[in-house]
Amino acid sequence: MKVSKEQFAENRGRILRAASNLFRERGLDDVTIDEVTERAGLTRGAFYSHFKSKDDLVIQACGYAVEHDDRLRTRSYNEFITGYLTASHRDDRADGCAYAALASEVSRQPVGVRHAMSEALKGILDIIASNAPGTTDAERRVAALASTSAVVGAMILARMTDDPILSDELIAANLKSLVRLESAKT
Amino acid sequence: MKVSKEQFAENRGRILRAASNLFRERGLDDVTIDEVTERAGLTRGAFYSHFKSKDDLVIQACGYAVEHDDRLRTRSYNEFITGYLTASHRDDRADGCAYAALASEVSRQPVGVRHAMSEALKGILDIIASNAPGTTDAERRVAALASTSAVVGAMILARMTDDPILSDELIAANLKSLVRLESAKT
DNA sequence: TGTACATCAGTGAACGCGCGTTCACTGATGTAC
DNA sequence: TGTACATCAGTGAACGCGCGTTCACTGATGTAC
Repeated sequence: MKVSKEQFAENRGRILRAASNLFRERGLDDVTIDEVTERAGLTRGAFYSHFKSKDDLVIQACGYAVEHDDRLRTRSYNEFITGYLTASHRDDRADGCAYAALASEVSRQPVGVRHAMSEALKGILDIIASNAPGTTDAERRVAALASTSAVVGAMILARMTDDPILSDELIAANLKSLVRLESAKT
Repeated sequence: MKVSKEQFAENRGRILRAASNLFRERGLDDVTIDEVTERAGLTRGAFYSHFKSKDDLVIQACGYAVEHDDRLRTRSYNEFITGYLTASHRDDRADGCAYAALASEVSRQPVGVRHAMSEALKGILDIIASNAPGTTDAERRVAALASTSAVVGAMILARMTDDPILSDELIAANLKSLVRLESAKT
Protein backbone atom coordinates (compact mmCIF):
# COMPACT_ATOMS: atom_id res chain seq x y z
CA MET A 1 0.00 0.00 0.00
CA LYS A 2 1.00 3.59 -0.53
CA VAL A 3 2.77 5.29 2.37
CA SER A 4 3.16 8.95 3.31
CA LYS A 5 5.90 11.10 1.80
CA GLU A 6 7.68 11.13 5.13
CA GLN A 7 7.54 7.36 5.43
CA PHE A 8 8.76 7.04 1.84
CA ALA A 9 11.75 9.27 2.54
CA GLU A 10 12.51 7.37 5.73
CA ASN A 11 12.32 4.05 3.92
CA ARG A 12 14.74 5.28 1.30
CA GLY A 13 17.13 6.37 4.02
CA ARG A 14 16.84 2.99 5.73
CA ILE A 15 17.65 1.19 2.48
CA LEU A 16 20.67 3.43 1.90
CA ARG A 17 21.98 2.97 5.40
CA ALA A 18 21.52 -0.80 5.32
CA ALA A 19 23.17 -1.01 1.91
CA SER A 20 26.11 1.19 2.84
CA ASN A 21 26.75 -0.94 5.93
CA LEU A 22 26.34 -4.27 4.17
CA PHE A 23 28.44 -3.25 1.16
CA ARG A 24 31.32 -2.13 3.35
CA GLU A 25 31.10 -5.28 5.44
CA ARG A 26 30.78 -7.86 2.72
CA GLY A 27 31.51 -6.23 -0.64
CA LEU A 28 29.31 -5.09 -3.50
CA ASP A 29 28.75 -8.44 -5.20
CA ASP A 30 27.96 -10.55 -2.17
CA VAL A 31 25.12 -8.42 -0.83
CA THR A 32 21.66 -9.11 -2.26
CA ILE A 33 18.66 -6.83 -2.70
CA ASP A 34 16.79 -9.19 -0.42
CA GLU A 35 19.23 -8.67 2.44
CA VAL A 36 19.24 -4.92 2.03
CA THR A 37 15.46 -4.52 1.94
CA GLU A 38 14.95 -7.01 4.75
CA ARG A 39 17.34 -5.08 6.99
CA ALA A 40 15.49 -1.91 6.05
CA GLY A 41 12.21 -3.53 7.13
CA LEU A 42 10.79 -3.88 3.61
CA THR A 43 10.33 -6.59 1.02
CA ARG A 44 12.14 -7.17 -2.23
CA GLY A 45 9.67 -5.52 -4.56
CA ALA A 46 9.66 -2.19 -2.72
CA PHE A 47 13.26 -1.70 -3.74
CA TYR A 48 12.36 -0.69 -7.27
CA SER A 49 10.19 2.18 -6.09
CA HIS A 50 13.37 3.76 -4.75
CA PHE A 51 16.16 2.72 -7.13
CA LYS A 52 16.43 1.92 -10.82
CA SER A 53 18.69 -1.08 -10.31
CA LYS A 54 21.33 -2.54 -8.04
CA ASP A 55 23.95 -0.46 -9.86
CA ASP A 56 21.96 2.65 -9.01
CA LEU A 57 21.89 1.58 -5.36
CA VAL A 58 25.64 1.04 -5.38
CA ILE A 59 26.23 4.61 -6.54
CA GLN A 60 23.88 6.10 -3.96
CA ALA A 61 25.06 3.89 -1.10
CA CYS A 62 28.73 4.59 -1.75
CA GLY A 63 27.99 8.30 -1.71
CA TYR A 64 26.00 7.88 1.48
CA ALA A 65 28.85 5.98 3.15
CA VAL A 66 31.37 8.72 2.41
CA GLU A 67 29.01 11.55 3.36
CA HIS A 68 28.24 10.04 6.75
CA ASP A 69 31.82 9.20 7.64
CA ASP A 70 33.01 11.40 10.48
CA ARG A 71 36.49 9.94 10.35
CA LEU A 72 37.06 11.63 6.98
CA ARG A 73 36.02 15.02 8.31
CA THR A 74 38.08 15.50 11.44
CA ARG A 75 39.42 18.92 12.30
CA SER A 76 43.20 18.59 12.37
CA TYR A 77 45.64 16.57 10.34
CA ASN A 78 46.82 14.67 13.40
CA GLU A 79 43.28 13.80 14.36
CA PHE A 80 42.66 12.45 10.90
CA ILE A 81 45.63 10.09 11.06
CA THR A 82 45.15 8.94 14.64
CA GLY A 83 41.39 8.67 14.26
CA TYR A 84 41.71 6.61 11.12
CA LEU A 85 44.46 4.21 12.11
CA THR A 86 42.80 2.42 15.01
CA ALA A 87 42.04 -1.20 15.79
CA SER A 88 38.38 -0.36 16.26
CA HIS A 89 38.19 1.13 12.78
CA ARG A 90 39.85 -1.98 11.38
CA ASP A 91 37.38 -4.23 13.19
CA ASP A 92 34.27 -2.22 12.27
CA ARG A 93 34.04 -2.36 8.53
CA ALA A 94 30.33 -1.70 8.36
CA ASP A 95 30.79 1.85 9.65
CA GLY A 96 34.35 2.35 8.47
CA CYS A 97 35.96 4.20 5.60
CA ALA A 98 34.32 3.35 2.29
CA TYR A 99 37.61 3.66 0.41
CA ALA A 100 39.36 1.08 2.58
CA ALA A 101 36.38 -1.22 2.22
CA LEU A 102 35.44 -0.76 -1.41
CA ALA A 103 37.99 1.17 -3.47
CA SER A 104 39.38 -1.78 -5.38
CA GLU A 105 35.91 -3.06 -6.20
CA VAL A 106 34.78 0.40 -7.19
CA SER A 107 37.63 0.58 -9.69
CA ARG A 108 35.90 -2.22 -11.63
CA GLN A 109 32.43 -0.69 -11.45
CA PRO A 110 30.66 1.37 -14.13
CA VAL A 111 31.86 4.93 -14.43
CA GLY A 112 28.96 6.35 -12.39
CA VAL A 113 30.18 4.73 -9.20
CA ARG A 114 33.79 5.56 -9.90
CA HIS A 115 32.92 9.18 -10.58
CA ALA A 116 30.88 9.57 -7.39
CA MET A 117 33.62 8.09 -5.23
CA SER A 118 36.29 10.04 -7.04
CA GLU A 119 34.59 13.42 -6.62
CA ALA A 120 33.98 12.72 -2.94
CA LEU A 121 37.65 11.84 -2.55
CA LYS A 122 38.66 15.17 -4.07
CA GLY A 123 36.65 17.02 -1.45
CA ILE A 124 38.22 15.00 1.33
CA LEU A 125 41.73 15.52 -0.03
CA ASP A 126 41.16 19.28 -0.17
CA ILE A 127 40.20 19.35 3.48
CA ILE A 128 43.14 17.20 4.52
CA ALA A 129 45.53 19.26 2.43
CA SER A 130 44.33 22.47 4.09
CA ASN A 131 45.27 21.00 7.46
CA ALA A 132 48.39 19.15 6.38
CA PRO A 133 51.91 20.06 7.48
CA GLY A 134 54.11 21.90 4.99
CA THR A 135 55.18 25.41 4.19
CA THR A 136 53.73 25.65 0.67
CA ASP A 137 50.44 24.56 -0.87
CA ALA A 138 52.33 22.07 -3.00
CA GLU A 139 53.96 20.51 0.05
CA ARG A 140 50.67 20.25 1.90
CA ARG A 141 49.06 18.70 -1.15
CA VAL A 142 51.76 16.05 -1.43
CA ALA A 143 51.43 15.31 2.29
CA ALA A 144 47.67 14.91 1.95
CA LEU A 145 47.89 12.57 -1.04
CA ALA A 146 50.68 10.51 0.49
CA SER A 147 49.19 10.15 3.96
CA THR A 148 45.74 9.33 2.60
CA SER A 149 47.22 6.63 0.39
CA ALA A 150 49.17 5.28 3.34
CA VAL A 151 46.27 5.07 5.79
CA VAL A 152 43.97 3.48 3.21
CA GLY A 153 46.63 0.97 2.17
CA ALA A 154 47.49 0.18 5.77
CA MET A 155 43.85 -0.41 6.66
CA ILE A 156 43.31 -2.69 3.68
CA LEU A 157 46.40 -4.78 4.44
CA ALA A 158 45.65 -4.85 8.17
CA ARG A 159 42.22 -6.26 7.37
CA MET A 160 43.54 -8.73 4.83
CA THR A 161 46.08 -10.52 6.99
CA ASP A 162 44.97 -13.35 9.24
CA ASP A 163 47.88 -12.65 11.59
CA PRO A 164 46.78 -10.26 14.35
CA ILE A 165 50.38 -9.34 15.15
CA LEU A 166 51.14 -8.23 11.60
CA SER A 167 47.81 -6.43 11.51
CA ASP A 168 48.61 -4.39 14.62
CA GLU A 169 52.13 -3.82 13.35
CA LEU A 170 50.84 -2.33 10.09
CA ILE A 171 48.70 0.15 11.99
CA ALA A 172 51.44 1.05 14.47
CA ALA A 173 54.15 1.48 11.83
CA ASN A 174 52.04 3.79 9.70
CA LEU A 175 51.03 5.79 12.73
CA LYS A 176 54.66 6.18 13.64
CA SER A 177 55.73 7.03 10.12
CA LEU A 178 53.00 9.59 9.44
CA VAL A 179 53.04 11.27 12.81
CA ARG A 180 56.81 11.52 12.71
CA LEU A 181 56.52 13.04 9.26
CA GLU A 182 54.28 15.76 10.66
CA SER A 183 56.34 16.62 13.72
CA ALA A 184 59.45 16.78 11.54
CA LYS A 185 57.76 19.45 9.46
CA THR A 186 56.02 21.50 12.13
CA MET B 1 40.70 -38.34 -23.09
CA LYS B 2 43.60 -38.86 -20.76
CA VAL B 3 46.69 -36.72 -21.44
CA SER B 4 50.34 -37.18 -20.53
CA LYS B 5 51.70 -36.12 -17.15
CA GLU B 6 53.55 -33.28 -18.83
CA GLN B 7 50.42 -32.08 -20.59
CA PHE B 8 48.47 -32.33 -17.34
CA ALA B 9 51.02 -30.19 -15.52
CA GLU B 10 51.04 -27.67 -18.35
CA ASN B 11 47.26 -27.49 -18.35
CA ARG B 12 47.25 -26.83 -14.63
CA GLY B 13 49.76 -24.05 -15.12
CA ARG B 14 47.66 -22.56 -17.91
CA ILE B 15 44.58 -22.54 -15.69
CA LEU B 16 46.50 -20.88 -12.86
CA ARG B 17 47.97 -18.22 -15.10
CA ALA B 18 44.64 -17.47 -16.75
CA ALA B 19 42.92 -17.31 -13.37
CA SER B 20 45.55 -15.10 -11.77
CA ASN B 21 45.30 -12.66 -14.68
CA LEU B 22 41.52 -12.63 -14.81
CA PHE B 23 41.11 -12.33 -11.04
CA ARG B 24 43.43 -9.33 -10.87
CA GLU B 25 41.73 -7.71 -13.83
CA ARG B 26 38.11 -8.23 -12.87
CA GLY B 27 37.94 -9.43 -9.28
CA LEU B 28 37.30 -12.81 -7.71
CA ASP B 29 33.51 -12.90 -7.98
CA ASP B 30 33.12 -11.73 -11.54
CA VAL B 31 35.34 -14.32 -13.16
CA THR B 32 33.72 -17.65 -14.04
CA ILE B 33 35.19 -21.14 -14.30
CA ASP B 34 34.11 -21.11 -17.94
CA GLU B 35 36.20 -18.04 -18.73
CA VAL B 36 39.24 -19.40 -16.95
CA THR B 37 39.19 -22.82 -18.59
CA GLU B 38 38.38 -21.35 -21.98
CA ARG B 39 41.37 -19.03 -21.78
CA ALA B 40 43.47 -22.01 -20.75
CA GLY B 41 42.30 -23.88 -23.84
CA LEU B 42 40.14 -26.38 -21.97
CA THR B 43 36.46 -26.94 -21.25
CA ARG B 44 34.53 -26.45 -18.06
CA GLY B 45 34.55 -30.04 -16.84
CA ALA B 46 38.34 -30.41 -16.95
CA PHE B 47 38.60 -27.85 -14.20
CA TYR B 48 37.63 -30.34 -11.51
CA SER B 49 40.49 -32.66 -12.38
CA HIS B 50 42.80 -29.89 -11.21
CA PHE B 51 41.00 -28.09 -8.40
CA LYS B 52 38.50 -29.05 -5.72
CA SER B 53 36.38 -25.95 -6.17
CA LYS B 54 36.50 -22.31 -7.18
CA ASP B 55 37.64 -21.42 -3.65
CA ASP B 56 40.54 -23.79 -4.08
CA LEU B 57 41.43 -22.08 -7.36
CA VAL B 58 41.31 -18.68 -5.69
CA ILE B 59 43.86 -19.77 -3.10
CA GLN B 60 46.23 -21.25 -5.69
CA ALA B 61 45.83 -18.42 -8.18
CA CYS B 62 46.46 -15.72 -5.58
CA GLY B 63 49.61 -17.53 -4.51
CA TYR B 64 50.63 -17.85 -8.15
CA ALA B 65 50.10 -14.14 -8.76
CA VAL B 66 52.33 -13.12 -5.86
CA GLU B 67 55.02 -15.69 -6.67
CA HIS B 68 55.32 -14.55 -10.26
CA ASP B 69 55.37 -10.84 -9.52
CA ASP B 70 58.79 -9.40 -10.28
CA ARG B 71 57.80 -5.97 -9.01
CA LEU B 72 57.63 -7.34 -5.46
CA ARG B 73 61.14 -8.81 -5.67
CA THR B 74 63.29 -5.95 -6.90
CA ARG B 75 66.78 -5.57 -5.56
CA SER B 76 66.89 -2.17 -3.88
CA TYR B 77 64.36 -0.21 -1.88
CA ASN B 78 64.36 2.63 -4.40
CA GLU B 79 63.76 0.21 -7.25
CA PHE B 80 60.82 -1.26 -5.41
CA ILE B 81 59.14 2.13 -4.98
CA THR B 82 59.89 3.47 -8.44
CA GLY B 83 59.11 0.17 -10.13
CA TYR B 84 55.80 -0.11 -8.33
CA LEU B 85 54.48 3.42 -8.66
CA THR B 86 54.23 3.68 -12.44
CA ALA B 87 51.41 4.48 -14.83
CA SER B 88 52.03 1.24 -16.71
CA HIS B 89 51.57 -0.76 -13.50
CA ARG B 90 48.36 1.11 -12.80
CA ASP B 91 47.07 0.40 -16.30
CA ASP B 92 48.06 -3.27 -16.37
CA ARG B 93 46.05 -4.88 -13.61
CA ALA B 94 46.19 -8.37 -15.08
CA ASP B 95 49.93 -8.60 -14.46
CA GLY B 96 50.10 -6.14 -11.58
CA CYS B 97 50.45 -6.47 -7.85
CA ALA B 98 47.92 -8.92 -6.41
CA TYR B 99 47.56 -6.90 -3.21
CA ALA B 100 46.59 -3.72 -5.02
CA ALA B 101 44.13 -5.70 -7.13
CA LEU B 102 42.65 -8.09 -4.59
CA ALA B 103 43.54 -7.30 -0.97
CA SER B 104 40.18 -5.91 0.04
CA GLU B 105 38.34 -8.81 -1.54
CA VAL B 106 40.73 -11.29 0.01
CA SER B 107 39.92 -9.85 3.43
CA ARG B 108 36.38 -11.22 2.99
CA GLN B 109 37.45 -14.62 1.74
CA PRO B 110 37.74 -17.86 3.72
CA VAL B 111 40.79 -18.08 5.95
CA GLY B 112 42.74 -20.24 3.48
CA VAL B 113 43.03 -17.42 0.97
CA ARG B 114 43.75 -14.84 3.64
CA HIS B 115 46.45 -17.01 5.14
CA ALA B 116 48.19 -17.65 1.82
CA MET B 117 48.22 -13.96 0.91
CA SER B 118 49.28 -12.99 4.41
CA GLU B 119 52.25 -15.37 4.55
CA ALA B 120 53.39 -14.24 1.13
CA LEU B 121 53.17 -10.64 2.29
CA LYS B 122 55.41 -11.43 5.27
CA GLY B 123 58.10 -12.72 2.96
CA ILE B 124 57.87 -9.64 0.80
CA LEU B 125 57.99 -7.30 3.79
CA ASP B 126 61.11 -9.03 5.08
CA ILE B 127 62.89 -8.47 1.79
CA ILE B 128 61.82 -4.84 1.62
CA ALA B 129 62.80 -4.24 5.23
CA SER B 130 66.28 -5.65 4.60
CA ASN B 131 66.76 -3.05 1.86
CA ALA B 132 64.92 -0.19 3.54
CA PRO B 133 66.57 2.99 4.79
CA GLY B 134 67.15 3.33 8.54
CA THR B 135 69.91 2.80 11.06
CA THR B 136 68.23 0.10 13.16
CA ASP B 137 66.21 -2.99 12.29
CA ALA B 138 63.17 -1.39 13.91
CA GLU B 139 63.49 1.71 11.74
CA ARG B 140 63.87 -0.32 8.58
CA ARG B 141 60.87 -2.43 9.54
CA VAL B 142 58.71 0.65 10.05
CA ALA B 143 59.88 2.05 6.71
CA ALA B 144 59.02 -1.21 4.95
CA LEU B 145 55.53 -1.44 6.47
CA ALA B 146 54.77 2.23 5.88
CA SER B 147 56.02 2.42 2.30
CA THR B 148 54.33 -0.84 1.33
CA SER B 149 51.04 0.44 2.74
CA ALA B 150 51.51 3.70 0.87
CA VAL B 151 52.28 2.24 -2.54
CA VAL B 152 49.40 -0.26 -2.29
CA GLY B 153 46.98 2.44 -1.15
CA ALA B 154 48.16 4.83 -3.83
CA MET B 155 47.75 2.23 -6.57
CA ILE B 156 44.24 1.33 -5.39
CA LEU B 157 43.11 4.95 -5.27
CA ALA B 158 44.83 5.78 -8.57
CA ARG B 159 42.89 2.96 -10.20
CA MET B 160 39.65 3.90 -8.53
CA THR B 161 39.40 7.51 -9.66
CA ASP B 162 37.96 8.32 -13.06
CA ASP B 163 40.01 11.53 -13.17
CA PRO B 164 43.34 10.90 -14.93
CA ILE B 165 44.86 14.03 -13.40
CA LEU B 166 44.13 12.95 -9.84
CA SER B 167 45.33 9.47 -10.72
CA ASP B 168 48.70 10.73 -11.93
CA GLU B 169 48.91 13.08 -8.98
CA LEU B 170 48.46 10.22 -6.51
CA ILE B 171 51.33 8.33 -8.07
CA ALA B 172 53.60 11.37 -8.28
CA ALA B 173 52.93 12.55 -4.73
CA ASN B 174 53.66 9.15 -3.22
CA LEU B 175 56.79 8.81 -5.29
CA LYS B 176 57.94 12.19 -4.05
CA SER B 177 57.02 11.46 -0.46
CA LEU B 178 58.62 8.03 -0.28
CA VAL B 179 61.75 8.84 -2.20
CA ARG B 180 62.27 11.95 -0.15
CA LEU B 181 61.81 9.86 2.97
CA GLU B 182 64.64 7.62 1.85
CA SER B 183 67.09 10.30 0.84
CA ALA B 184 66.45 12.07 4.13
CA LYS B 185 67.55 8.95 5.94
CA THR B 186 70.46 7.82 3.82
C1' DT C 1 -14.57 20.91 6.01
C1' DG C 2 -16.07 16.63 3.89
C1' DT C 3 -16.12 13.11 0.26
C1' DA C 4 -14.83 10.49 -4.10
C1' DC C 5 -11.21 8.93 -6.54
C1' DA C 6 -6.68 8.70 -8.84
C1' DT C 7 -2.11 7.76 -7.49
C1' DC C 8 1.49 4.96 -6.26
C1' DA C 9 4.55 2.57 -2.35
C1' DG C 10 4.68 -1.83 -0.88
C1' DT C 11 3.71 -7.06 -1.36
C1' DG C 12 5.07 -11.52 -2.71
C1' DA C 13 4.89 -14.79 -6.44
C1' DA C 14 7.08 -15.77 -10.72
C1' DC C 15 10.52 -15.37 -14.40
C1' DG C 16 14.89 -15.88 -16.57
C1' DC C 17 19.49 -16.13 -16.57
C1' DG C 18 24.08 -17.36 -15.15
C1' DC C 19 27.16 -19.94 -12.69
C1' DG C 20 29.30 -23.69 -9.79
C1' DT C 21 29.18 -28.38 -9.79
C1' DT C 22 28.10 -33.23 -11.25
C1' DC C 23 28.08 -37.08 -14.29
C1' DA C 24 28.17 -40.59 -17.95
C1' DC C 25 31.10 -41.12 -21.52
C1' DT C 26 35.50 -41.08 -24.52
C1' DG C 27 39.89 -42.39 -25.76
C1' DA C 28 44.92 -41.57 -24.97
C1' DT C 29 48.32 -42.93 -21.58
C1' DG C 30 51.24 -45.80 -19.31
C1' DT C 31 51.67 -50.01 -16.65
C1' DA C 32 51.73 -55.12 -16.03
C1' DC C 33 52.87 -59.17 -18.03
C1' DT D 1 60.24 -55.15 -26.95
C1' DG D 2 55.39 -55.92 -27.72
C1' DT D 3 50.55 -56.27 -26.32
C1' DA D 4 46.24 -56.06 -23.32
C1' DC D 5 44.05 -53.44 -20.20
C1' DA D 6 43.13 -50.35 -16.24
C1' DT D 7 43.43 -45.60 -15.34
C1' DC D 8 41.96 -41.13 -15.56
C1' DA D 9 42.14 -36.17 -17.97
C1' DG D 10 39.09 -34.07 -20.77
C1' DT D 11 34.25 -33.44 -22.91
C1' DG D 12 29.88 -31.35 -22.92
C1' DA D 13 25.18 -31.93 -21.44
C1' DA D 14 22.42 -31.41 -17.39
C1' DC D 15 21.25 -30.02 -12.68
C1' DG D 16 20.15 -26.94 -9.02
C1' DC D 17 20.36 -22.90 -6.83
C1' DG D 18 20.46 -17.97 -6.12
C1' DC D 19 19.74 -13.52 -7.49
C1' DG D 20 18.17 -9.34 -10.14
C1' DT D 21 14.13 -7.92 -12.03
C1' DT D 22 9.13 -7.87 -13.37
C1' DC D 23 4.28 -7.85 -12.55
C1' DA D 24 -0.55 -8.08 -11.05
C1' DC D 25 -2.52 -6.75 -7.04
C1' DT D 26 -3.57 -4.14 -2.54
C1' DG D 27 -4.90 -0.41 0.08
C1' DA D 28 -3.33 3.97 2.30
C1' DT D 29 -2.48 8.68 0.83
C1' DG D 30 -3.52 13.00 -0.61
C1' DT D 31 -5.73 15.81 -4.12
C1' DA D 32 -9.79 17.75 -6.60
C1' DC D 33 -14.18 19.26 -6.13
